[in-house]
Formats: sequence, C-alpha cells, structure tokens
Amino acid sequence: MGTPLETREAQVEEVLERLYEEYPDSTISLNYSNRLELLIAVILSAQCTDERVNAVCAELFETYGTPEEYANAPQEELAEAINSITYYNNKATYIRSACADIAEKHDGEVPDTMSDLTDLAGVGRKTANVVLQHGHDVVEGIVVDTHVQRLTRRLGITEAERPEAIEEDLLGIVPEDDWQQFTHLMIDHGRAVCTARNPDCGECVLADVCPSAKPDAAVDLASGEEW
DNA sequence: CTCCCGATAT
DNA sequence: ATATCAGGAG
Repeated sequence: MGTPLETREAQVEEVLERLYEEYPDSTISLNYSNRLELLIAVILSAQCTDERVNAVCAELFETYGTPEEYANAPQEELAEAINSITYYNNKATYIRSACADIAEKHDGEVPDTMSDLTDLAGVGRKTANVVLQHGHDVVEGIVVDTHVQRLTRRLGITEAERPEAIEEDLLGIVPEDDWQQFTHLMIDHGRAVCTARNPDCGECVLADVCPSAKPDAAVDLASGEEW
C-alpha cells in the first residue's frame, strides 16, 4: 500500500537495498568506446530510447571519428545520418558546434568540468553529469533524467519539479557513495516496472514503501489518477 | 513558456 | 490516436 518510512533517508536506504538486489548489474546502456562517442551518444539520447541511439551510433561511429570530422561534416549529411533519432536537425547542429569547440578550444579533448561541458551546444546539466561520471570518473552530482524525476516523485523522495531542484534534494538525501548507481537503478526500475504510463505496482518490490503504489495488482485503468 | 520530432507501445 | 522515450535552447 505505501506507508512512507520515518525519514526520507531511511526510505532511500530501503529503496537502494532492494533495487541493488533487483538490478545487480545496473549500468549505462549506451554503447561507446571513447569520451567523444559517449558525449555524442548522450546528446542523441534526449527524449529517445537508448536502443535507438545505439542502433544509429553503430554506423555513425564508423563514419566519423575525430571532433574535426564531426565539425566539418555538412549539416545536411550529419542530419541525414541520424534522422531516425528525435530532434535530428537540432542534434546535428549541436554535435557540429560542440565538436568545433572541442577541436578549437579544448585541444581536441572532451572537457572534464561541469562549466566547460555545459558551455558546449546541446549539453545541459544532465548530459554533463553523465559524461563526467562515465567519461572522467568524476561524481559531483546526480543524473536526473525523466526516469529519476518520475520515480523520485512517485516515491515521495522529493516534491520538487524541476530536474535541478530534484538533484539538489537528492544530494542531501542519497549517500554520496550511491550517487552514480542511484540513477541507474531508477532508470532500470523505471523501464521495467515503474513505467510512465502503466506502472506495474503489483510486481514492484518498492510498493510497500511507495506512497503512489496502487492498492492491488488488479489495476483500474479507468481511474483518472495523476502520476 | 514553446519548439524540436521519429519510432514504438498502448 | 496519443503518450513517451537517459533534454536542451531560445
């Protein structure tokens, strides 16, 4: 049913323990083999499934390699190469611009600071945190994507709405050693069980500590409840 | 706030 | 037919 625990810290501790058990190998699901590929894959992943990003990147990474090659690619050509991805025109523009900056201002290397990363086109705080964590082993924040936003709000861990405000809340609640893994667990659980449209509360290992859990597994799809 | 914007699930 | 997918820019 969902009686929240005494404190949010205690609830998060319980959530982490159960999800580590459920998803012991939870990690990033984008395919890449260097920092530039990571950056590009994450830019492409905005509002798009990782599965489709991986499908496009398999060919993309064979065609282009260096920052200069992306920067000098014709807009039309790069857009065409990624046209099965959401917002492909914007993303082609972002990638060319970001890669031009990497080549000219960063000696061809993907930056390793939050401010240098977010100065790149198409790179906001979420993308920068992913590149810092997985490209540079720098964990100075918590990645808040659509899954983390949805699950933390359903669980009552935060009432904040903006991703930056949610991250600020989480930084004060989630143990620092778990900052990176917390996101992967939320994403895996969000994809498999706590889905955006029809969360499978009947099969959720967090149902008893979740204030949003539906009473029983026989879900009434007709109820116009807000999630 | 709006715009971007294809593939997939429901 | 519509909501959603590892968001970000103007």
